[in-house]
Amino acid sequence: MGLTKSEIFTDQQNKLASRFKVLAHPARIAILQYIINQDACICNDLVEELGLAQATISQHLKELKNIGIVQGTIEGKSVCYCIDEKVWNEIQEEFNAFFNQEVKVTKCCP
Amino acid sequence: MGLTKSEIFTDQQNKLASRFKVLAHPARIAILQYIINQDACICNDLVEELGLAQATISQHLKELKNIGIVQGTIEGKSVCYCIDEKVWNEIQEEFNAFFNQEVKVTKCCP
DNA sequence: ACTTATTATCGTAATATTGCGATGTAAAAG
DNA sequence: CTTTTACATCGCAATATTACGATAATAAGT
Repeated sequence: MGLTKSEIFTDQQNKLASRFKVLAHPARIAILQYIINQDACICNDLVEELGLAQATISQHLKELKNIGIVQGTIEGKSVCYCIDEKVWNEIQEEFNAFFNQEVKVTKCCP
Repeated sequence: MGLTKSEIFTDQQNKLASRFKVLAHPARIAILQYIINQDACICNDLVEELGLAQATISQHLKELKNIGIVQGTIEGKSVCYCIDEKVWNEIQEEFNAFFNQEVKVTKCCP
């Protein structure tokens, strides 16, 4: 037990859920918002901006990079992070496709 | 450790993340899709439709009810579940408000 | 070469989530 | 009143996530 039974769900359901999961942490929301607000890219500033340890920030960035929503470019001894606009828009569209399913009004819910 | 440091984030960030978290499981995605596809409400069918135990389905439904996206109405000895269209739309708008932030093209990300 | 700065990764402790059997509850059926 | 049906809740085991100190890796500065 304690293990999500991915095999009983469709690929689409698993993929959608895993993308929601990446956004399901306030630190990762905060990281994305910070990157967006600064017009240039970021690196260690996140450690100072949020009150989390460097290892923790690095771990969150790794998850964001895993789904491609964030990109990291090496610039000398630091790494510059930015939003991948293409992936950003793709994810928004994927979420909207889910939410745009017709919700019918039913008898039992007033 | 192991505890999310909610106090260092804004209410908006925590709220948004917690809503993403509810959708971050394929069983809950599947439950929502099933309720939407059947034009009437549901109850125990979910246990047969998905291959999960009754206790597990009940737990997932509880989380969906907690954010108000799903409503349960007692109908005799069973409970009829449906989508709360108002909350459904609110959450979609909340997500879009997040995604509609302007993503600027930056120097370090080609 | 040595030191410093920046980030990634490893290992680990604390906490959370997932899943399910067992049990409790309430309404319908007999 | 007893049994059955449909759900909810409790308690637990397995697994996942979060956070961080320690350490490694790489590049810049001295």
